[in-house]
Amino acid sequence: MQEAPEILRKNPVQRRTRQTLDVIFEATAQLLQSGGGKGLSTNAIAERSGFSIGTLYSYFKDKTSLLRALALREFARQEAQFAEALEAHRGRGREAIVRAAVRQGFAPFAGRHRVRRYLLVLFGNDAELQKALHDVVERMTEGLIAAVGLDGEAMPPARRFILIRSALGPIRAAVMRESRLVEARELEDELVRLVLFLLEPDAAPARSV
Amino acid sequence: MQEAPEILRKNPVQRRTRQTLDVIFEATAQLLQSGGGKGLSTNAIAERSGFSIGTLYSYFKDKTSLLRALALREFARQEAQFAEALEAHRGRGREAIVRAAVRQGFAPFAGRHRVRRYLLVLFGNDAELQKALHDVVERMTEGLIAAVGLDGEAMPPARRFILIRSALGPIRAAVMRESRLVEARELEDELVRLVLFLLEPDAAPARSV
Amino acid sequence: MQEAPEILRKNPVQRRTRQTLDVIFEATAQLLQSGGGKGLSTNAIAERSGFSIGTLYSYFKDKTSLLRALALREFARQEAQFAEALEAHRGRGREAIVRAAVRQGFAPFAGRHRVRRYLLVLFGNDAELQKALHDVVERMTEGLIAAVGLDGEAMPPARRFILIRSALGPIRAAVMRESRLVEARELEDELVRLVLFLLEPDAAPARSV
Amino acid sequence: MQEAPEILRKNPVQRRTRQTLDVIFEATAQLLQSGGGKGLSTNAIAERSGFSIGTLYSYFKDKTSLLRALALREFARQEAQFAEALEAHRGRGREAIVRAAVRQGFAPFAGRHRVRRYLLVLFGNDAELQKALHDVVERMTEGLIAAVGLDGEAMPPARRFILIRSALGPIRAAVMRESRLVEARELEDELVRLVLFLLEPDAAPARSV
DNA sequence: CATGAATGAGGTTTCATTCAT
DNA sequence: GATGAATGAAACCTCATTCAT
Repeated sequence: MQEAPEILRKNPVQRRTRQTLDVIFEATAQLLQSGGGKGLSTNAIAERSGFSIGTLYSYFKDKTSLLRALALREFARQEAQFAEALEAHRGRGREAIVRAAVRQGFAPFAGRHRVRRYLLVLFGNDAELQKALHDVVERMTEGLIAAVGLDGEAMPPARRFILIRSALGPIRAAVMRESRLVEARELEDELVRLVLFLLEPDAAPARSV
Repeated sequence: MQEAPEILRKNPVQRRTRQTLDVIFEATAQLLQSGGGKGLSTNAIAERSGFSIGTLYSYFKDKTSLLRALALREFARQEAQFAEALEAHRGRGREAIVRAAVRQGFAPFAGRHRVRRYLLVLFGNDAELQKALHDVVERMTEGLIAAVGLDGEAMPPARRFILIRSALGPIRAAVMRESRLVEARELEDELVRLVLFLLEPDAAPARSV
Repeated sequence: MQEAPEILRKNPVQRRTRQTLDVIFEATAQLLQSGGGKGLSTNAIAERSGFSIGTLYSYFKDKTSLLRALALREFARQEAQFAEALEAHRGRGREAIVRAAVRQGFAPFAGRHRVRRYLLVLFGNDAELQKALHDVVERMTEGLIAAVGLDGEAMPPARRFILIRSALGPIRAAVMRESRLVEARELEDELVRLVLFLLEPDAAPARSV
Repeated sequence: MQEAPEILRKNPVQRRTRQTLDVIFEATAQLLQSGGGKGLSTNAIAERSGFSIGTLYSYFKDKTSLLRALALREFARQEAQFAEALEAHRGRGREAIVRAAVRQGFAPFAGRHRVRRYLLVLFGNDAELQKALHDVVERMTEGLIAAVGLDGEAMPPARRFILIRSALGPIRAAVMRESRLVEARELEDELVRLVLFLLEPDAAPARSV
């Protein structure tokens, strides 16, 4: 998924334009990573990127457009890495695949968790971005189900919904640095166990009261 | 958990002061809920609360202090409601207790999710608040473990960590309106099943590679 | 006519507020007079007035509001001066009254013609201000008709419309400094003659083709 | 009157250059007519005209030069149309000629009054343009006097000054939509009567006090 | 020559905070 | 204590102009 054309002022048809965008996005991410939303002014982005403020506004109609484009880009990168991780373990055992997926879930946050956290929340009310995020998670879920050799149609929607999100809860908590007591390795083991459980095809849900 | 005394300019010894704080917090929460961070100025808070901006600054040394105090208050409210839900089901079966806890997890977001989402991000880098949030979740976890009659000490820390967080992932996603396809009831059933699984005392984690 | 309350952020109930407004208006007028629209920035107005930019924005919600208020104020002043001039010549002969009116028409522009020129055109498309200006001219027209002892009802609307406007044409041209060749005194004589002609009650218009 | 050579970067010797200028002027006029000064950027003019911003700057040294050239062009067009109207009624009766002149006075504003109003104000302090405008009106005045068979030399300068300007006042007011009550036809009749009066050769001005 | 990406000074406006009353 | 008018740094964004291609 690339940036939606309507949020850019010029289409990134040329290589140079694409590079310019990369630089701007990188500058924005760096500022978010170091300052966390505070101090993220358009002038600061321009300065950090090495372009003038005018150039920045020739690519994006306003600050929100820039951040939306960055968010979509991060979503796409996450999805690609996830798919890559599954592909790299194609044909292995279910647990190996699940472990790869879980590990990948932790990995991309390593250097950029503040960036994603900021974007995630900034657009919590943005319908279009929420839809995009939802679609990404849906595709990740289907990718995982297919990779372990299950039939996606047979799994109830609620469980599919939970499948990735329940793993994202602890991941998010770890990213938020809620606790340093927990070693990543042990957490990974537990998450693998959890996902394997949720992948069980024959399980019945708890009966509603 | 009460407001930390050092961020207030006067101790809330008097009832009137306490009421004033309540009004200020309520005004802030209303503005966050309706405007979501945009338009949350100290002047707006003062006007909505009915107090002057000067009065507001006699209670809090700056805007951040006010929001920190509000965050701590929301954490405390969340914890109290959770404990209440467990208490109300004391002595019932494990599934009933878990279901009550899960259901409570959905409830508080109903009217205030924008408020909590905003605060969550705003203080994502605030070590003290993160510690407070961690403590709250720890106590909630221990409360749940005790309520179902298990021994908290026997459960490995990683699983304790996951216990609440894995449920919060789907809850958060549902609250964020990522998907309307999933009905709350089916989601609840699945979450109950998930938590019951994680409470199994004899389970062994997946072996690390 | 005072400033419409809805374009001010606070009502000028207090004397101090009224003085502050006077100072701001005066600063704006000075800048218009010396720079003529170019260089009329809100920061420049604030600096010239001696108040901070924030204070300026506590009185007016934006730059346009300030200029609209100034325009209405100038209209009102013009109308008041015109009425005063008529009153001062009450009971004199028709020509004396008309001459006083014409002379007053030239007078107020003496020091401020750039201010009025700028405002006049800036709001050429502003329906509300055009209505206000129209009303002012209507009242001036009726005042003049009454002052010379004629019956306003008996005069056809088109001629009433022309009565003041035909004098405003040369006045405007003089203000615009279209020509220095014309001495004000001779121009005044000609305008008096013109207005006296238009006041003739029994004249028939040229027949339309 | 052509564009003054010194404000153009190249002489419009070639037909293609002339056409390019026409297109640029037309684009500018359209933007003024639809946006009225707001949104009249050089980039917008370039885009609307179909030429690049660089090309635009090869014809005019800056934005002001472009607008000055446009103003001069509009003056010239106005003058030509007026002369044409007089010519078309050559040899008819005085009233017919005056009526044609008055009617022409209304016409050109019909489609372009925003353009002319804007230019009029923008260059209100520009001595050279004011002189040009004055010359245009002077020539129109002399043209009218000659067309009705009078001797221009015999008419006092102040009255000559007033001759066109007094008609322009009501015309301008009507164009500005100050009043919808006045139908153009009745207004025309009154204006014809006014101009005929001012053309009376034997009239004596009101005596100065 | 024509182009249009890039520039950056400068414009409008907001809002956290102070302090005289 | 309470008040709210005043402050001014700093944010977002525009647009006239240049110059490498």
